[in-house]
Amino acid sequence: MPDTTKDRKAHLLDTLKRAILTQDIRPGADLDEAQLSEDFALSRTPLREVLRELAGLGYVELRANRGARVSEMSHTTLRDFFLAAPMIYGAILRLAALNATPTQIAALKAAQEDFRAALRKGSTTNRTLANNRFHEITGEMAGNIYLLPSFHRLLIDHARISMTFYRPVTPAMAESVSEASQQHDAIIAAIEARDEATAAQLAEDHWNLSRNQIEMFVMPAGMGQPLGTLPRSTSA
Amino acid sequence: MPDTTKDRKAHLLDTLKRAILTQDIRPGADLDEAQLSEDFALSRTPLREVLRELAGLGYVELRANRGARVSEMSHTTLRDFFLAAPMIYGAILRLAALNATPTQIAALKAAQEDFRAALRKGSTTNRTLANNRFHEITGEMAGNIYLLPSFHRLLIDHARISMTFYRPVTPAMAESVSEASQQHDAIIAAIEARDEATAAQLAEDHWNLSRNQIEMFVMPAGMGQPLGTLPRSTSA
DNA sequence: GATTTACAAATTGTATGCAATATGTATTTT
DNA sequence: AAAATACATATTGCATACAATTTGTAAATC
Repeated sequence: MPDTTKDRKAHLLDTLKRAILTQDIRPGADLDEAQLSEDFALSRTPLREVLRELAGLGYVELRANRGARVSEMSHTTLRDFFLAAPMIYGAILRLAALNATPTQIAALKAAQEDFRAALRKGSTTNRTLANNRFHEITGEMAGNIYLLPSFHRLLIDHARISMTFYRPVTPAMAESVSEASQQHDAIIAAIEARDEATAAQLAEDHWNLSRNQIEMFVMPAGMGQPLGTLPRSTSA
Repeated sequence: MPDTTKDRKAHLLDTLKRAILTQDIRPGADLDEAQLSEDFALSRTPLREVLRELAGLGYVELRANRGARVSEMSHTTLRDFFLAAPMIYGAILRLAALNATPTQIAALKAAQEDFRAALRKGSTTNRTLANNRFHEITGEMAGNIYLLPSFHRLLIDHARISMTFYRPVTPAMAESVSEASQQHDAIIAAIEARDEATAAQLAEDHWNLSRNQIEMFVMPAGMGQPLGTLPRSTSA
């Protein structure tokens, strides 16, 4: 197996993408040029080109004279995310239903198989990456160059958020994940039937489910501890 | 006035953006590293970084071992464009109406003044760039990081298409351009009134107008020559 | 003792020489 | 003469040395 600089560059790109999607490298983390340069046996010139490419795709942010850092996830991110996602994804699935080729449909089915396998016996990382791949393929099916840039940015943060909610800690959440898988099956069926209306509806359902999953995390039920039983720092 | 490499880089970036938006550099044109490097007094390293940044923004495409070229406009581009534009722009204007700050509204009014001035006495290039600026500001107002990538790509091709239809050759087209300006005024009013529904409706109207303008170019009325008067290559 | 200033170390940015790849031209072969 | 091959030229990609900027630390000043 040849190991050209081209290969090492591709490997670096792929590795960083995965690490960012899976939160192995956290949002806001600094990327050290010298370190990466050594780890991947690349000089700084091609390394920096990879970082610029990742910046263009939305994985990292470049600050002048201050290096690259992984794109942040601020407190406004989730709101912006769920405002944009249903619309973009609705359009993507609608177009996917119209334009999908048999080859792409086969690829989507294969991706869904991988996703199911990951749900059965995979890690949270496996689940997230398999889910990401499934959605990527729907983007390829849609094939609209104007929608893809935003769609890909959504998928990046979708994956990063997923790293939280594909690690179910309550029965209700496990149920949600299973339901997501069933929705994927319905999406495949709608695309295969060229049923754009159903595909668009499923997109909305899918994101509503995601939003509910996140709500279970962000707004848990509380500890059920009556306030009166807690010690007070100041006397009543 | 200082002339650091940083300034020259910024100048190069800005110049290339403008040249591409105005079609001074045509879609598909090759960019010569050596030439640009000389013209802008930059070594090839920072030059290539600028090209990669432009690639991330959608202005150019990079091909391995074969240099950069300006993004193509294929025959499927217009269709993809008008499928995506009303939706994205509707969402942008809706969010702009919700989130615009007084400073941004003032900037939008100033941009509209520039646009009107360009319509009165500016070149096609002036009109295109002024219109582009107007729309850019609405994107800033919306401020949704997931919508902006697609929005910016739409604006690039909107400008490039505009270079055709802001050069009116018939009274009907001149009328269209004037109507576009009036729609800009209505958009400002809707944003200022925080009227998201009207803003979204105006976005749709605005793109319908654009589509009509383009139809006038792509499907002209013909030369009015009756077929029967033309010579035939084969006898009847 | 807190703030400012000067300096040192580390990191990022640029230039240039060299290597690898692609392209065009001339020569050879059939 | 047409096709194939070998070679020369041009262009792109990478590595490394050097310059510029930022950041951390210590001394100096108030």
